[in-house]
Amino acid sequence: MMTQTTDRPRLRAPSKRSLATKTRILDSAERLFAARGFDGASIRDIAKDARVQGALVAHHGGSKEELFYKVVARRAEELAALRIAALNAALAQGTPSLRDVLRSFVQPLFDKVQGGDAAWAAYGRLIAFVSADERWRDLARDCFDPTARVFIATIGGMIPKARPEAVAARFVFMVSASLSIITSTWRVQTLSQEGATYDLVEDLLNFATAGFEAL
Amino acid sequence: MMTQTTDRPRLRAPSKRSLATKTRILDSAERLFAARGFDGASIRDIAKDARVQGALVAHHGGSKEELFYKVVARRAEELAALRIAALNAALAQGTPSLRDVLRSFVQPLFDKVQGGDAAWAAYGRLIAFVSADERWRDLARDCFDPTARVFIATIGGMIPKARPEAVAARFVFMVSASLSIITSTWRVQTLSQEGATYDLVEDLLNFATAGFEAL
DNA sequence: CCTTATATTTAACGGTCGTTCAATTTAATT
DNA sequence: AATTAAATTGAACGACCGTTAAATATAAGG
Repeated sequence: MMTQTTDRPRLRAPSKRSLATKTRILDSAERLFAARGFDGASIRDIAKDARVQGALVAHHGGSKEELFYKVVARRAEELAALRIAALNAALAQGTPSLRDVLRSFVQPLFDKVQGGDAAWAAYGRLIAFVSADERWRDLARDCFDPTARVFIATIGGMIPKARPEAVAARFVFMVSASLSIITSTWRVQTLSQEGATYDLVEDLLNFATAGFEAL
Repeated sequence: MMTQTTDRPRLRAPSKRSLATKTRILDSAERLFAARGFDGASIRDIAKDARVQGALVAHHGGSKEELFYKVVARRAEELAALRIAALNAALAQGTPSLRDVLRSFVQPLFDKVQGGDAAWAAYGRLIAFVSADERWRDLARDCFDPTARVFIATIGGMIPKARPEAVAARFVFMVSASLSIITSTWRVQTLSQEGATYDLVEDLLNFATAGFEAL
């Protein structure tokens, strides 16, 4: 269901225009999937948003499910690289604090999301969808689990007496809480009436660090 | 969009059969909305599941959006009552610990969800949808915010030096993490390879209590 | 420049969608 | 038992869905 039945080898390099079109399609799909969910976004709307005929979306993206896979996978590698790089930077200068390790995981995404890049903001919402819906189990395993395992192992190594399952559980708690900053800012704002803007990411790190240190 | 343009007064009491049919429709809608999301579940599938004609779903539920509202609102009052009762029970016997207060919020839902009641398990997933999607902002405000405000105020009173926004933010973090137990058990299991079953709710309370106490 | 693989368009297929409306059946009220 | 409001059915509406096939335009490779 993911790959074509026959993987004919490419005989010609794709043109610049073709690559640009494919990027435009993936960008539109990313935005609309993030805004309306997988079922709420239609291929036709994505095509219109990308100023392209519907059949071309199928040509570049395959089936709707394959298109979703491609959209999620596209930025996953970059995100994973940023997180691993941040972790290695923290590990490079002596023994980092637990908070530094957690920040290495959380900060790269929010740097992108809050950096004014609308595409990354949409991508953050996509991660939330993938993490919450068992329908995307394989996608989550392929795109996000490898990095998660590295961090869980690192954290576990810093808290030797903690049970591995407990570390994994709390890691999922932290990920879920961090994604709530993306999906539920409106709820936070509603529940804390008024209030100057204030750094939810720093607060999450305080919250999660204390939660892990209690192990 | 929510109520009929003319609310004619009822001239006759609904029959037992009619009430049973309406319940069956709401049950089917609850199950299918929870399993496939708002856009993924169709009125036709809901009607078939309830062994009823499609037009009858509209008769009892109104538009699809109104039906979703009714499904979510149906159990919201009972859940709110259970939570407030648990909080009052904790407050009644002296000064409760922060953990007891958090448990008063978290435990009632999981008692229902893990108590073998499939309908409540579905309802738990619905809460996760409502909490994560700004589309249901009004619904969340009507059904869940009043209870949340009570708990936030109570927690804030126990941590006088904490900024109100910080308490609200951490409360949302905790809610999001608790819902991840419902929506993402599969991820926890994947990330903590193998492993005997183990009490995620207790672990969440440990995690969240430490997170709040760090304020 | 020619050939032709690839990109793109155009048009349509078979389904499913939410919703509506006019019968028809059920049962609460008098 | 008669009246008729309310529940339920059956059928259809127009719109949109994902996908596909064939025709045409573009441009890479020789």
